[in-house]
Amino acid sequence: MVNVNNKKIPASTISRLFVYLRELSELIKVNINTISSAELGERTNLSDAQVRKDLGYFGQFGVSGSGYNTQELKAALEKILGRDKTWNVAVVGAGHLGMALLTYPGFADHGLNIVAAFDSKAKKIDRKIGDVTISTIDDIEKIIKAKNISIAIIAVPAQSAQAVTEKLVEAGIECILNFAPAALAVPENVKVKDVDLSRELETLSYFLVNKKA
Amino acid sequence: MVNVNNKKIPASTISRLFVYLRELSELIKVNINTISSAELGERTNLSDAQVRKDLGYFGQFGVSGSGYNTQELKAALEKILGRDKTWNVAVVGAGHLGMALLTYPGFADHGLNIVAAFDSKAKKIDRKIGDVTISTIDDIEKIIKAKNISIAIIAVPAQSAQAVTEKLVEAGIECILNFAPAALAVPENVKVKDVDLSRELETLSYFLVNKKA
DNA sequence: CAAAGTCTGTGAATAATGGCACAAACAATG
DNA sequence: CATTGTTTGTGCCATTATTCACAGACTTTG
Repeated sequence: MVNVNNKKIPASTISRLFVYLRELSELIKVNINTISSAELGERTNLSDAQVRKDLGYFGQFGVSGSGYNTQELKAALEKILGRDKTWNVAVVGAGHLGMALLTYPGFADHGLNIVAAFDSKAKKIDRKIGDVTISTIDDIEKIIKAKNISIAIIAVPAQSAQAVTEKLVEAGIECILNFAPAALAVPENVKVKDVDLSRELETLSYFLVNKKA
Repeated sequence: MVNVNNKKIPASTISRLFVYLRELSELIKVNINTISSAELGERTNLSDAQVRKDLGYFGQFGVSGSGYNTQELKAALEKILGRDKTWNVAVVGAGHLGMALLTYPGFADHGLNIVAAFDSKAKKIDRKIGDVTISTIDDIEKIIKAKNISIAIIAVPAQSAQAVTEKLVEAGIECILNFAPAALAVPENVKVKDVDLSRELETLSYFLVNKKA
């Protein structure tokens, strides 16, 4: 849950706004100018009520009897979500996952620029991936500060994740996306979002285990 | 939420059980035989009450006054979660993300064996990544059935995700881990778990937008 | 321009989840 | 073996999130 001008807003609402935003971009591409909450919900696998309630936290954007103007709603969401801003991102760990993130085409469109990569293995250092050159982990603090990086992605093995986290925190990072299957200890001003791929798959497999034959 | 013998169990509980399981393995490695809910919570960034409540859905595993036996609890969780079983997994899309998943070392330890990979680009077909040879997407149904695959990972661009999904469903797949930023339409017997990397990062960045300076 | 139809915005109801707090169970100690 | 200290298991409560449902606003149509 997040505080915005004295209102409590569910974090899941914020997350869904990005989904609406993406869908609105698609709609605009195909020249659809108006959409109802019901249809926007349909296209995002959400209920119409959910769509309206989520938007309702931030104001009134719709027109009774016709729905939402796609361009206007998109503009409003971009403002709410701060999509006029861009962020510099660092990837720590240049294994397969780190490499995939470095070359993932989806980030740039969303104001997320990967501008640095770090690894501990001497063999990888100074290799260039796209526009980014891999640096040694010892330079984290220096480079994070020099390049004004505000988000870090941890893609190192679990056993080195805490040590990396501490370096990042020391460098002033306050947002971490963590792919390592480890519970990171951080000061409370630092926000960590865990993405645990094995766990996602395992949780999914539990569905198979538990299904009646 | 999941139904287990007439009880409603939060999906998040199931997901956390895998975290406890992983931590218990670590504890056993360093010869710790007993652990309290408080300490297990500490090590997994969860509250003691949460740990006890999660376990409580499935029975009584602890001993008042001392805590849980790590070996016994691990065995119990493995049974609950069906970790005696193994699952065959297919990756659809052999771009950078698909490649990262194909070579991710964490899955095999968890009973998740990637046994097939698919791509639409002729250039990639017949390439061998580890033990897996990339096949054409047209062979999805044939190979899924032949190799007894029960979980599919979608790592293709958003615009082809729905088409791939339909092929998978037709082939009998009931569990999908979806990395494409698209809302997949599936029959209700099919379980989809979305992992939306851009969205995770964006949601994280919102924390920066909204933070008081 | 009236009547019928559509769709929003939102309070109120419901559902889901997590935390509290304490009795009961067991352990440890001398 | 009684006393003190720990820790579990769980009913109850608080909080959060989602859905319902409908009045009111707007559109469309003839």
